[in-house]
Amino acid sequence: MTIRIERQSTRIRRRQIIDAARDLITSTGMESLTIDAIAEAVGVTEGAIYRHFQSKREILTLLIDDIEESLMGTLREALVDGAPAMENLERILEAHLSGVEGRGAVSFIIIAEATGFDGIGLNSRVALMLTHYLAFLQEVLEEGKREGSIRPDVDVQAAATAFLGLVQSTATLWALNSYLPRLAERRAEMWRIFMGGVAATA
Amino acid sequence: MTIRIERQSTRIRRRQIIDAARDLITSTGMESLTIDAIAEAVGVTEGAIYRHFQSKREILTLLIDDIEESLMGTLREALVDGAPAMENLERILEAHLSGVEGRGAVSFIIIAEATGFDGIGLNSRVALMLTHYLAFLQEVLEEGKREGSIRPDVDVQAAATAFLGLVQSTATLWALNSYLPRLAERRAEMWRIFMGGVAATA
DNA sequence: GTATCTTGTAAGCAAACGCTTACTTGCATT
DNA sequence: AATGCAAGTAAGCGTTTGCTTACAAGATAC
Repeated sequence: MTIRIERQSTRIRRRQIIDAARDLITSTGMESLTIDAIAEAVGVTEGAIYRHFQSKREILTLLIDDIEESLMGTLREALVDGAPAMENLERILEAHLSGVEGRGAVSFIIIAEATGFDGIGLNSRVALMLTHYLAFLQEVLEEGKREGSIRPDVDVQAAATAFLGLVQSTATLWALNSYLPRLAERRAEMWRIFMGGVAATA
Repeated sequence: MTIRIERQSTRIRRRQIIDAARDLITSTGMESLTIDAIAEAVGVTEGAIYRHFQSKREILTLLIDDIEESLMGTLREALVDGAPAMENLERILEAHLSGVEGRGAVSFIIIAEATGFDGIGLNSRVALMLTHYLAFLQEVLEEGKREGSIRPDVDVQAAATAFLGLVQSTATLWALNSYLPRLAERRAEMWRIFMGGVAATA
């Protein structure tokens, strides 16, 4: 039984490579994200990676695109058309912080790591992604104002930033402690705090 | 006029080196924090760094100690004995997010970067620092409960995490965009949201 | 079947990084 | 003034990293 070399098309490999890069960052951090480590994770040698990507920078760029896509996808999926804005927001928070492994929070770990992306331009790429993310939240918050469920004097930019903070701090603690006890309860309680801060009626 | 070599004592150099490391992380990220870069910032050669530190790891360890010290110092200074807990919390938030350059937020940038510290142990060192930080906040929150200014059913762990999130998300946005417009107003608004979420009376 | 393109490997290169070594020079003590 | 230590430099070491090159082999077309 010889070990077979599994040849794969570029399209499949590119996906495998990006997925491997994301997993490596979340498990061991940016600093250990090397082409060699990616290659090993995919099951090929270093050279093969360069059959499908021009540079490490290109991998990172595509990874950010991928993260933004899945992040905004999560937002869109959590949104129920016609439902009250507050319910939608709560669903978004739940989507980000749910799952035994905190799978939804992965993107935010990478965002934190991405602050240290060396290549010029990648940094601003991450900033752009966060802008898109916050813009989406602000829209939902504005909708809440129109409904009357959110106080009209609430600054949606500040509120969106605070919402992001809920996810970010939880993700950071999760990343540093490997796990968080009572995650679901903590999420519910944090939601209660945020809601109480912006809601029109207690 | 020849260029003079300025010899300095180890105590002064150690401080210069740690300060330089902090500045480099906040300005260009962990990935560009090299011994050579530190040496250049201090104004000496690489070898001189090793006169004062055994390893890069030792520099990072001392840097975390330094950050924790200044972080906890900021907390203690912001705290006014006998003042209402909510006022103290607001002062803490202000201390973290004040200053034209967001000097107080620097520590949180490094915390975010520190998620990627490679050396085993440094990661848990950062986790310990965050534990100390959160414990301090929780104490203030408990004090607020005793005063009656904070609802008794508020989970102080979740509330402390949410508070951390306010600082962290703001610091992240500041780091990625180099600056934040209307920082003071945003801070005031975020405080209003947090306060509204935990306060006993609106 | 053979030509061709694609995907893979093995080996290695240049640069960067952490760190060491051999040696110099400023400064305090006596 | 001589001595000894502390603080500096220049050069280079071993390793790692991103990336390239020369070549082998599976898939596809005709």
